[in-house]
Amino acid sequence: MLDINRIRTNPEAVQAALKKRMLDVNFSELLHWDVERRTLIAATEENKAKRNKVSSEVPKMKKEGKDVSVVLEEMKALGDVIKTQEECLKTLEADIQDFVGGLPNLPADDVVAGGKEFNEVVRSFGEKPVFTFEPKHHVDLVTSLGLIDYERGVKIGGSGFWVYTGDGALLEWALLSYFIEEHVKDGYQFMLPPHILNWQSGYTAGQFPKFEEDVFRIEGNEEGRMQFILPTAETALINYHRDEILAEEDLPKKYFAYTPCYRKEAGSYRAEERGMIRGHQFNKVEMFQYTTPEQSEAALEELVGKAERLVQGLGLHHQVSKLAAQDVSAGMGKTYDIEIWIPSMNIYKEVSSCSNAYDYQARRGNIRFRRKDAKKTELLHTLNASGLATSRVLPAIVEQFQQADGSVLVPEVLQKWIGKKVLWPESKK
RNA sequence: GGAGAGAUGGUCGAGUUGGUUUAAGGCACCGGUCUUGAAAACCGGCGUGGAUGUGAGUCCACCCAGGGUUCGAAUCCCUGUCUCUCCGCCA
Repeated sequence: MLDINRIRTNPEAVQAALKKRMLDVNFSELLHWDVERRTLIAATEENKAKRNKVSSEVPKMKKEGKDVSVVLEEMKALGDVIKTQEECLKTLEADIQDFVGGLPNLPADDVVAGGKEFNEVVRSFGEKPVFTFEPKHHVDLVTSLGLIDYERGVKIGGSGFWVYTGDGALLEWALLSYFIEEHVKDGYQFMLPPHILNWQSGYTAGQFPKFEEDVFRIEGNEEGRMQFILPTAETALINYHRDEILAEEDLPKKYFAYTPCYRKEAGSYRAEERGMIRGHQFNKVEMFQYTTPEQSEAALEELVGKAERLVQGLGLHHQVSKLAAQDVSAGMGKTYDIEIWIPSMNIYKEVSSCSNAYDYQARRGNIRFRRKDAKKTELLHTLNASGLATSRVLPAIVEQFQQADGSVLVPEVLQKWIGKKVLWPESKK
């Protein structure tokens, strides 16, 4: 959520920043509500102060034998006025909340305006593999190698689900183990959160109310009771410290979590996204940091670097893009995507999204920190980065490392978990 | 699933016949005095959010959450959430 004070103090600057997302927002109504709100607060509080004062004198008056009936009448009338004022205030604040809560984060100063066509590749690693034979699509490869069973996945779960089988399950688990090992080495704390979360958690993450339709709901229609299956571990990790005040010396806090991610991905898949590029469930290791405002820029670079090293360790060709404003998701202020080369699609596909939310999520979740010897609390900054999602890494591995004979070379860093250097098709075993 | 108990400012905890406690007191923590230093002792400070003011400050709200009764609610009433204990069922 954006800071209403910032909008009030400098509406033009906020407007200009939102314009980079191709959003034209008019604040005149909001600013009008804001003035009205503060005027009403002053009036209401004045009345309350009067009521408090008079009411506290009632016992004394009674003791002195004075007649209090007139005073009580007056205070009853005043109480009605206060009640009316409070109702108005409630409406106003709900309007303001809806308006401001619906605004996306401001893109950082160094983020360029416009849609994804303005994304900028900032660096790349490796080369596109050159094949001396006709390379196969990963769906054909994982099927012939017996790594993934699509048909039975659909049979038992429905469209958009698959089953990792045998070496496929080992390969998937090896990837996760590799990521986990690296993060632990870097001093990040391993977390295994619940997979079912409540409405408030979705709100703090910035996913609700806007993207409520994209998650799998468990029960209840009222906000208070609704639960959902998490679409990413980020949703759990941002809420871990919700409504807390952390000490400056405890920052940055560095976490990572493994969870499957469940997404409705409503609408039909495009034909080229067949296979594991887009499913209702995929595995992901997510990194997360809580930092002070001055630490967050460096933290973002650290997270991107970590995600890149994971892909590099696998030896996969990829690039890093800095997203243009409109392509940065609503809650975030700056995002780098790590995109991996999928030969069959002739395209780079996102395997990690690394973002700085600045204080946007912290404000929604009321997550603050206190500086040493400071009385005031401040909102902290939050960052998240996939490290990594496997559902596109595995296709990239089998496609980029496929051989003419139909086999696939296992990246060296994964071999200790799989116990094999080469995966052979069923027919050649 | 059944029965019961509870939820108070970092923590423990008083207050629950409504009004000199409109949140006491202990501990922890911070500052100071004392001390060669530390401990102890003593003195002082010590919740969050909001409105307003240059400022010292003033005022308002918050005792799990949301309603209600009342001139006045931590205290009474209703609804919900969560926690704990016991029983049942079960991986």
